[in-house]
Amino acid sequence: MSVSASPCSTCYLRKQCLFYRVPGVAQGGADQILESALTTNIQMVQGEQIYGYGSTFEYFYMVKSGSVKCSLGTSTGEELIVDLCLPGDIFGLDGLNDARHSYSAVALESGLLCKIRFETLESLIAEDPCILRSLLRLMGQKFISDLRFVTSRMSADKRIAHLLINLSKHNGPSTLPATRVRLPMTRADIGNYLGMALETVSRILGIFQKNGIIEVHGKHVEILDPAALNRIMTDREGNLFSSGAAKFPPAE
Amino acid sequence: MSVSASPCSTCYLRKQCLFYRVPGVAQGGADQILESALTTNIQMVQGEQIYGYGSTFEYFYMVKSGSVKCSLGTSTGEELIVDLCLPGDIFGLDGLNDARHSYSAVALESGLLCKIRFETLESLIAEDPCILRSLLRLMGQKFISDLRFVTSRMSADKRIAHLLINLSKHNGPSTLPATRVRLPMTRADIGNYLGMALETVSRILGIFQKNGIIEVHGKHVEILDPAALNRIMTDREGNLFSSGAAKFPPAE
DNA sequence: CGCCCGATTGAGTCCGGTCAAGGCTTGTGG
DNA sequence: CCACAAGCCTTGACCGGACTCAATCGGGCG
Repeated sequence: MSVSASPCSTCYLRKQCLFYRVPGVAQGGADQILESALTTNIQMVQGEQIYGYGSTFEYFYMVKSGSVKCSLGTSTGEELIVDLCLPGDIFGLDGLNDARHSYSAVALESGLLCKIRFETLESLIAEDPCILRSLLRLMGQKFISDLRFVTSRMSADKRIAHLLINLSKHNGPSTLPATRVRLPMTRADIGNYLGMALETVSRILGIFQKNGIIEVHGKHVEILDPAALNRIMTDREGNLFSSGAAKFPPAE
Repeated sequence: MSVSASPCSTCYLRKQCLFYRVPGVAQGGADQILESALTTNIQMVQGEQIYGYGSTFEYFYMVKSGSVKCSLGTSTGEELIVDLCLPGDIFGLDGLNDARHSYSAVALESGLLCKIRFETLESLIAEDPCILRSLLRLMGQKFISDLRFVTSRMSADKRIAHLLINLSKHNGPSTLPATRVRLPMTRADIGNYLGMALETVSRILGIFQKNGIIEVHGKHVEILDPAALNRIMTDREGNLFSSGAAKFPPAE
């Protein structure tokens, strides 16, 4: 598919899109090099592998719709989810350090992807330093993304609260309202991603619900009391198991 | 200080140095731009802050000797160490995403630093794509550095084993032998860095010592049985508290 | 010498992991 | 249309690894 199939100029994600800053894309991709480098609106179906460990690194990807998990194979054989990519997120940067991907990327939910050939992007950087800025900024963001470092030291309930808030922030105007969240993966994947057992995920969601903070329907979560979630996340000490019932009484 | 004070061409770290690839540096820094952009052999003393949270991002730094910790201020006010930089390591990349540093950098041990102005590096990238490659590779390495993601899910003894092995790997030919390790920070800092209480750090080092795996003298650690350390790190299950004494009998 | 910071060690507690049983949903085939 | 199977989710019981609190010890420095 070429750019003209669904022009980037009308894409609802164009403002945050790295690719959109590449000269020529906004104008409809008249440039020859670009047509061969940029591919938009690639269909992915749930469970599909976009790339695997050790595969050669060629493209940067962007999620347009659906979601993707990036995971690392550990020495003991099991999977370890290190990144969760939602619409607007970039992935594929794990191939930068030795021309091979060190993660694998699998579609959690069916949707659309765009990709750009890294080589081309690289040569375009020489022409326009602006792209480099965007790229580095992007990598910087991934680099400091607190959801990895900070939350790894938090108690389980804080991590879940963190995830829910992050997911709700990700809801743009064209998607769900900020109080509605769709969990893009199973409890097992959430647990893997957040570093806890799947039973703990389930338990904490249950406790949140019992306290009237959220309402859970499978993968669908309604946030009834965002302030309480924020309080749980930022509170220096204490958690729901010990004193939570008193701190966050049921809203019913 | 200028390049000529201690020329990069004789630096023992030049092979892994990003700055060394900048054209002109290897030749002694004849270029005018470089002289104003690159500064080598900057003295830092223990406890000195190299930059703080929110300070404007100007330089990339490289540790030539000594060590540096990069930490993040959390919303609850305490410090969270996210990176430990030893000779050959780069830091300062946390300023990439919004022109301000999101970490602070403090010297753990006195030593020498080199720094390069990012703006200059940026403009040099346009001339030589090779530098971009090096830079991206470097960021990629930081990006996938397992010591952050993977170890956060490990038991405390595995993390300590991991740290000891990593530190010993960092010993170059010009420093200590691979079986001697200097812990660059206090137990509290190690605990902060690895995500555990300082008492746990002390306890596990004690257990390792009791089992004849290491010998601890303050910040000085002698690795007596590297194979045992590797076994602890990679073993799928089990840890020293439950069955370790049987698995790793004293070597005395 | 005494102070202070860091390290060690012990006791008690609890968060969260593991094991296990059961309920709910979804899809497939008889 | 229902039966069955296979995932996925929930809930409970139990246990252990690591945190907290607390006391003690050791070493460097004024």
